[in-house]
Amino acid sequence: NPYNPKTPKSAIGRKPGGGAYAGFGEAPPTHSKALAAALASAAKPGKSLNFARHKETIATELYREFNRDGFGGALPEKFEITWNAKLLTTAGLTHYRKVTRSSGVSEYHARIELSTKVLDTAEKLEATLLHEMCHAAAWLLDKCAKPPHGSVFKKWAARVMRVYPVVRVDTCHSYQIHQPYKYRCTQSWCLQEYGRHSKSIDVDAKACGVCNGKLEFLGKFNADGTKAEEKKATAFSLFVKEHFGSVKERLPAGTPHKLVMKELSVQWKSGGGTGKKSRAGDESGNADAEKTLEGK
DNA sequence: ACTCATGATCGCAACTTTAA
DNA sequence: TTAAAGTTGCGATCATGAGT
Repeated sequence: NPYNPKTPKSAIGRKPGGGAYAGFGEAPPTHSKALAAALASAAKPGKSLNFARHKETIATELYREFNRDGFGGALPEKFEITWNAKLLTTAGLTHYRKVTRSSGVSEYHARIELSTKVLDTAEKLEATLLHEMCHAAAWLLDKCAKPPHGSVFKKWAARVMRVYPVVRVDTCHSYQIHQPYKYRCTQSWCLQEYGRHSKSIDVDAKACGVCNGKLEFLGKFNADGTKAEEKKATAFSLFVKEHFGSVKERLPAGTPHKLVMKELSVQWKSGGGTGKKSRAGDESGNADAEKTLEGK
């Protein structure tokens, strides 16, 4: 089955549009007391902070302090901040809503959406949240959302930057976005690299977007560039790989993916479905292990 | 958190239309 | 002519099962 030349478009890094092509290293060190406190409480002494696990708490704490010291407490105490895993090039978004009642009085609402993929450090979260809060202030306090980074936004940006001199509030951010999964063109004169957030490129089906050459998977990498250890597929994964097609075939046309997985689960538990290999021994072993636990 | 397959979902870039 | 706003299609990621 030869690869067909459907080509991945985006290479590593950001595409132009949001701003300059990436930048100079990391965001400046944190300045806010809230962040310092959140980091101190969340991180084990000696160990580094698990940002992914504590980002929600950090975000709400930052909002509280930013509102108090940067916006004079004029923003709502309760404010919706959600995380979105599908924002890949956008660090954060502020959504506006205006509700006009029959009395003619208008209510202004705002909420902030943050990217789990882009905001992988507390410093990036800090700068982005402050940026989005300036949008929220422009909308809720000045009733002005356009232009997005016009004079009203800049007024708030200047104000909060006086309070937090080390945090930059720019009209566009340029973060280095870490993409753990790397691919590379195998043509020696090309060697174009591709980064993804998941193992999503089928190297047998897709080719290099630059030269149409064959691609290879380089592996998963940590943020510091070192190679992460690869995990081998579990027995159940291999079972899915082997039997997904036939199980789906057996079910009525149009059966949703979820139900195909349920059926695969049934087949798996009944000993492999095809009957060519018995897992009975494994199962009794598991049962024994369970009894041992119960007997404790 | 990650392994497998693949349809559903949705961000986003590119294109088309409207305003100015 | 340009920008802004609306539309559309592509493709990257999520959901989903069990196990490590």
